[in-house]
Amino acid sequence: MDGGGWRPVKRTRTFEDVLAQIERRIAEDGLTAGDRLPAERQLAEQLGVSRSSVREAMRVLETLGVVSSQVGRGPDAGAVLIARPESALTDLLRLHLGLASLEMREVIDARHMIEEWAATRAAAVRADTSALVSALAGMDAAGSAEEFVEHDTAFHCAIADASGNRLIAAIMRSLRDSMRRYAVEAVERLGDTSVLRADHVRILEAIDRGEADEAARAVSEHLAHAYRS
Amino acid sequence: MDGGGWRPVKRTRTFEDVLAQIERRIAEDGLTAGDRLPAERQLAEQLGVSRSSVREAMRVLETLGVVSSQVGRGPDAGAVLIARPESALTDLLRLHLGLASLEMREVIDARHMIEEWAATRAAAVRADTSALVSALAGMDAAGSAEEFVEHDTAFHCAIADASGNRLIAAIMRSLRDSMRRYAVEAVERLGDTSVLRADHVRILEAIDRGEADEAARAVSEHLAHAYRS
DNA sequence: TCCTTGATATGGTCTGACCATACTGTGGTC
DNA sequence: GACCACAGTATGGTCAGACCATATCAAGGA
Repeated sequence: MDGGGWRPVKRTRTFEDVLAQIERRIAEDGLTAGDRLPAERQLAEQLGVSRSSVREAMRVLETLGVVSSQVGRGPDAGAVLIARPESALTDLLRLHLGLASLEMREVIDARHMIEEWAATRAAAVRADTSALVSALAGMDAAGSAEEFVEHDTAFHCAIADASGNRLIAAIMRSLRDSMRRYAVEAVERLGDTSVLRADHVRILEAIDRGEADEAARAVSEHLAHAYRS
Repeated sequence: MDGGGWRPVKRTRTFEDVLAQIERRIAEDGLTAGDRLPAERQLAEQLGVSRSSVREAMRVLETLGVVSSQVGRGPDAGAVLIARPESALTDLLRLHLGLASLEMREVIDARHMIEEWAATRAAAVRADTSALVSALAGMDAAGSAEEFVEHDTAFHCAIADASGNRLIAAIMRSLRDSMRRYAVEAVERLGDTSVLRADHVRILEAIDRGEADEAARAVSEHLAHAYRS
C-alpha cells in the first residue's frame, strides 16, 4: 500500500506534454491554419524541455497534417499550422493495408458509402458542378489507364467536395489514393471505358437537376460497372 | 541550367528513409500486429542513421496507430506492431476541430452517413446483435447523462462493428469520441431519454429481422430525435 | 539601382551520455 | 527442491551540445 503517501510519478512522456501544451496554445490563442508556431529551440526553452522532445512532438503534429516545417529563415520558415487531414489519412490507410489490418474490400465499401451519400447531398444542395465537368474533359483526353484514373479520381473527389463536408471529402481523397493501383488495374481489365463515361454524364446530370435519388442510383450502378466482382 | 549534370541531392529527411525502410520490411516479411520491430539502437545501426532519426520515425508510426513502444526488457518490451487506426483518427479529429479546419456539423453528418449505412449492412447480413443488447441494458441502468452516453456510444459503435467493415467501425469510434461532450450536452438538453430508448429497440429489432430499409429509417429518425436542430 | 557577400535564424542530424523500467539469471536461504 | 533477494542487462525516454544545409536579411560595394 502507498498509505496515502504521494510522490509525483511521471506518467506522460515529455513529448506528450509538449503536444498538450501546443494544443492548449492553439485553443487559447485561437490559432488556425497559416499561423506560425515558435521555433523548436525557443519552444524547448519556454517549456523547459530538450529540443529532441519538441521535435518528436512536431513529428506527431506533422503526421496528423497539422503543421508543416520549413527550413531556412524568413516569414515562411519554421513550423506553420496547416490543415491537411488527407495526408494523415492516406498514410494511415497505406500502413494498415500493409499490415493486413485492413482489406481493400473495406476501403472499396467505404468509398461506395461515401460516394453515394455525397452524390445525394450534392444534388440536394444543387452544388456547383464545374469541377466535375472539367474532370470529364480530362477523361476524354486521357491516353492511358493511369491518366484516365487520374481524372476519374478528380471527378469522384469533386463529388465529395460538392457535398460541402470537408471531413468526408478528405476521407474520400485518401480512399482514392489508397485504391489508385487497384483502380488502374480495374480500368485495364475493363478495356473499353465508354460505359464509365456514360455513367459519369448520368451522375453529373442528376446532380445538376437536383435529383438526389437518381444521383445515388447512378453512382451505385457506376461503381458496380467499374468494380464488378 | 544544370546542363544535365546531376548531383545526389538529399530530398527526403532521414527519418522518412527510416519510415520507408520499416514499411518495406513490414511488406516483405509479412509482419502483422503482434510482431516486434528491432530495438531502436539496433535499427539505427542497421540503417546507418542516428537513434534520433529512428525515434522520430517511431513517433510517426505510433501516431498512426501502427506501433506501440514498451520500456523495459522481455518479450513484451520494445516496439510492437499494433493495429489501432482509431487512436490516430481520434487525434486527427480533435486537432482539426481545435484548428477550426473542421466543424462539429461535419462530424455529425459523417456519423449520420456511417450509421445509416452500417445499420443497413448489419440488417442485410443478419449480424449478431448481442453487443447491442448489452449496451441497451447499460443505458437502462445509467444514472447520469455521461453514463447514458457511454453506453449509447457502445450501442452505436456496435452497429458499426456489426457491419463487418473495420475501417468504417474505426472511423465511427473516432467520430463518437470527438462528439462525446456534444452528445452529453444533447442528452442533458433532452432530459427524458425514453424516446431514444424506444428508438434503440426499434433499430435493434429491424436489424434482427433483417429489414435493411427499416433499419436505415429507424437510425435516421433516431438521430433526428437526438440532435434535433 | 543592382549585385555580392557575410551574418543569422531555421530545421535536420549526429554523438554520447544518463535515467527509469522491467525482465533475467544467479546465488543464497529455508 | 522451492522460494526469494539482488545484481545484471536490454529496453525506451530524455538531455546537452555540436555541426550541417538552407533560406532570408542586411550591409556594403560596383
